[in-house]
Amino acid sequence: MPMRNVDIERVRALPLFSTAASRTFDALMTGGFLQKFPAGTTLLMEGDPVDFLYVLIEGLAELQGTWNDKETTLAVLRPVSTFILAAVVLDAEALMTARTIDRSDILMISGEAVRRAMKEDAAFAVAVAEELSGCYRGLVRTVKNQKLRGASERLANYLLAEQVSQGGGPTLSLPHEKRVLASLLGMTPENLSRAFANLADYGVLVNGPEVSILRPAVLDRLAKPDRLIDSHLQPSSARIGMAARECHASAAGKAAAYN
Amino acid sequence: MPMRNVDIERVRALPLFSTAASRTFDALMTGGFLQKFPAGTTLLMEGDPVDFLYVLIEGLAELQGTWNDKETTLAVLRPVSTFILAAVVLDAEALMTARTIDRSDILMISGEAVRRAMKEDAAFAVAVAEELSGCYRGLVRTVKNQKLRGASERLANYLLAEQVSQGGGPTLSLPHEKRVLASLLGMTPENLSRAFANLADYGVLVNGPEVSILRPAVLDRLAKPDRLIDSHLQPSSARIGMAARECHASAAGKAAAYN
DNA sequence: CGGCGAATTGACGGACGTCAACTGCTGTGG
DNA sequence: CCACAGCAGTTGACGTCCGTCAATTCGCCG
Repeated sequence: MPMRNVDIERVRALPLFSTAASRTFDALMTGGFLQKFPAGTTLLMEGDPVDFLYVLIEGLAELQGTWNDKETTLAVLRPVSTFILAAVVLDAEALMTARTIDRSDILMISGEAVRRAMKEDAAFAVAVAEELSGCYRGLVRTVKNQKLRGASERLANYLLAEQVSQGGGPTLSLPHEKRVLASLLGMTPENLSRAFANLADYGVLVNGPEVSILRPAVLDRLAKPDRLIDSHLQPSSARIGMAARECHASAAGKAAAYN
Repeated sequence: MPMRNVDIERVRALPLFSTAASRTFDALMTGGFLQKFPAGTTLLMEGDPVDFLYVLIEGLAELQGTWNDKETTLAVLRPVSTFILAAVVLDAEALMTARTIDRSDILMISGEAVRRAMKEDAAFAVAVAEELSGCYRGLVRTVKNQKLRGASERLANYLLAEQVSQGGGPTLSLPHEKRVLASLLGMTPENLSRAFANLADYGVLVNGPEVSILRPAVLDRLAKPDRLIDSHLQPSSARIGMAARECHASAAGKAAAYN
């Protein structure tokens, strides 16, 4: 519950908070508290009123949507990311349920405090708008990814994105169960298996959670990654000085900030 | 080019602008200009830098995304709506191309001016954040709609939403070509025809652009509309006093404000 | 009147979901 | 320490949904 200074600094360094005035930031943090959750905990249910802005400090979490007894994963969150911002800003009910995937440390900030801070600190309000813009654009990418690409293409692009986010080495490890990945990519687990099997022809070797990309050029020719869908490849001109936060939201829905 | 007072007032009445200070609003409008475009005009291409915030005053417009020679419609816009806000806030390249569907009157406001106004007027910055939140939530609904529902279910829900937006009468008229609707709903024109044919069993009668819903209860049982996907059915408690702007963005992607 | 494009219909094939069986791992309890 | 239950993952068979291609009709505009 008592928050370590290291964590406070990590939060303060987030684009969302870094431009806020000190008193704004303090006001937000005094109403906030840090909490540890075990894996598989539901933090917030679809349809619930939203009282807090969440910040994932450590661990892994998931946002999912439901309809007619079907369920789909809309995003997998990594530290450090905020989520449920949009609902907080509008003081509206949640459209997605939030669940921890791994044991997680999560900072909860009063939604009321966030709305008050926006009205009093224009710099913070601008930061919120920028954060939301990045989230919005992340979702636009997600929709394009879903509607324009086939299942194996989505998987191929996910793997290429994950590869660069894990340092660019030839082998990467899936950060969570394949069933979650399947749901994130919009297919069934069975179909994900088959999609992996398809990619064997393109030099993708799977061993449990370890995936090796043996012939990147070949896989790339299949995946056809695009900077207007896959946020991990921004033109270098845009990286410099441009809002870094936008790079957080990837095409596959894995985002550093998803609301 | 000279903007009528009627139009200025319509813009000022938008949630995005209604809370802004007078000088903020004036500053935004002096840099802006109104322009008429014929049907089928491309206003902005995917990948282009975005210099203006657009406001559709009259007519009909479309946002679309492309990849690998495939194209999909992400939203169909009606007056009065703003679009491309997120790209303006981040001063980023457009992720979608914007096209007029019908002859349209469009107000263009300097993006630079918008960003300046946000920094100087906290109330305006808050309004931008609220607008973006509504847009974000509209897209979340779109993704859930896409990933969780089948083609005929999407069509059924679109028809029910369109019905209420056209006054609730038993017959409605499609606002644009069926090929656009097909693309919006994530299917081919051929498949849309078949989906309409399926719905005949549920009391849907099609006659060119005129669609009649003869047995709403039956269609509703198929569509299973949900307030967490279909924005047109908000609980009455949420309608009162809550951000009206969120109601602009419908599940099908038809939005009054899409950025 | 002729031509173009939108819409519909049919036939076909491929992609994806569903169901079921089987494997392998893990954690639990006897 | 082992037996077993439970779950993730894989594989196969099958059916359905949906995209593709082609032909036809219709309405609109030149």
